[in-house]
Amino acid sequence: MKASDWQVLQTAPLFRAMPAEAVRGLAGNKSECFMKRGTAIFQQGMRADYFYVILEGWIKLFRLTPAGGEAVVGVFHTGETIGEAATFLGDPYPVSAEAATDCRLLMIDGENFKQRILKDPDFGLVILASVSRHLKYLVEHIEQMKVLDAPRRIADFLLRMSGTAGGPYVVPLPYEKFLIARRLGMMPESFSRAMAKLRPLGVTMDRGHVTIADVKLLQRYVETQQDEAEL
Amino acid sequence: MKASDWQVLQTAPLFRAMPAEAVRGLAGNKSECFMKRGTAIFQQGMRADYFYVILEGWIKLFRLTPAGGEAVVGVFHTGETIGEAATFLGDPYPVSAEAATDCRLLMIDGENFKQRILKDPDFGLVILASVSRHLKYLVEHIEQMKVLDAPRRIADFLLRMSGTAGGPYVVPLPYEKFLIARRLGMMPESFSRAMAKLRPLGVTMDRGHVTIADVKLLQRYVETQQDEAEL
DNA sequence: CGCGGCGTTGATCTCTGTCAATACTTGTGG
DNA sequence: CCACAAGTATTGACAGAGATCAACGCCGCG
Repeated sequence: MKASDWQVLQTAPLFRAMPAEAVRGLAGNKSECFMKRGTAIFQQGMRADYFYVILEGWIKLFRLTPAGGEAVVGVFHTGETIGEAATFLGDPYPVSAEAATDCRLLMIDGENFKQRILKDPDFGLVILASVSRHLKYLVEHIEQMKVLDAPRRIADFLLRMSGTAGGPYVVPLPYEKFLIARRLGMMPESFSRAMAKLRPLGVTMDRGHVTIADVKLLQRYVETQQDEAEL
Repeated sequence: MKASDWQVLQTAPLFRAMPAEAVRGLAGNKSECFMKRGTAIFQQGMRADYFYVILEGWIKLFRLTPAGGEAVVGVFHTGETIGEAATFLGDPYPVSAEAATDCRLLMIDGENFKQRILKDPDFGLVILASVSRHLKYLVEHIEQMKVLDAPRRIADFLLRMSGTAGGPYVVPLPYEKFLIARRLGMMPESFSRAMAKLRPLGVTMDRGHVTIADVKLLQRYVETQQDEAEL
């Protein structure tokens, strides 16, 4: 595990609220794994023995439709966790997961994790707090999304991935634009159009990544056209 | 506490995934309280010693803006919990809460609650599972919302509040339409128009409540106009 | 009686989803 | 190596939903 991975864990939505020692504590029953693009991680209906933290790359969650197609349910990336709800609940995975890009995952044994909580209730409390905050964060984030139009939503999304750097930046993305569009809650056509509007702002794109010429410029763009409520 | 209150707790988003005994276990350090419309429940910045389960009525969460106005952040009702994230985290409340209608709350002592988890880690695990499920539920629900248009969103919302009864039903609402609109993620004007469209379906409204003439009819309405995905 | 909030209704505009046509990419087979 | 086919991305035209702006009615209050 790379040093920067601790950084990822520390800022992951699920663990953000945890003190650093507690995050280190996760190390007990984990194992890192690498997956090539297209690899199945788990399948709908399987017993949820593990959950995963994405250290790097993109994962897509999907359900197989009766007709044999696949309906993408969610698209996740670095720092996010998948399968933890099923693991905690003891339910089978309700969806299937597959690597949308080459990726690196932290695989966490659910049973060990539970044991850890039972033996060390303080740890459980910390996790609970963290999940609670994650929930709050999610709700806020989702409400926010409704306020921003498509290009700003993309810009905001890219900025979140770029951290808070100042200059130029390169953001890795899944190859299929369809997946990014899905993640951002819009149709691929809208995504395409919105990207076109961002091009004059120094945002360019090819297969697997987007490059932002000037992060600050984009930030200013996202902030414009806010309505000043209150008075 | 009324018998039906146990029912409320049992079906509350936060506790839905808990076995009945565990829910009963909550009773230890709770106290019921009544609040008149307009009463402040807690204020932004206060130490979060308690969190609350709404047994009946409506609560609005808001932030005071620099200019002195109030920005409504959320609107919650029966079965929902407020303040639990702050309580678990040991942070101060990030928003203020006020009764939007007369209401009845279950006030839960955060410190006791934590102690309970520390003494009985299984309980903690159950709560954790429950929160996780709530989170998953939220995400699904939110995605669903995007699919429904305004009148159907309202209808769906009313139906959820009415339980699964069959005949006519009366749903209590906050007086200010603004708050309901906010809860449903639309502008008051849109809410008004959408309600107009529901009137022919037997939905009428005056100050504090909506009455549904025929629940089943409304259900059918919500289900119409779904696109058949997959193929 | 007149003022101010709030809710409704109407007109218009913007955004995004949908449908359709066109380009691009990738992989296959000649 | 090229031609062609299939899947994917882009671009255009159009329509529908909801936001916004504005006007009006309703009601309570000074």
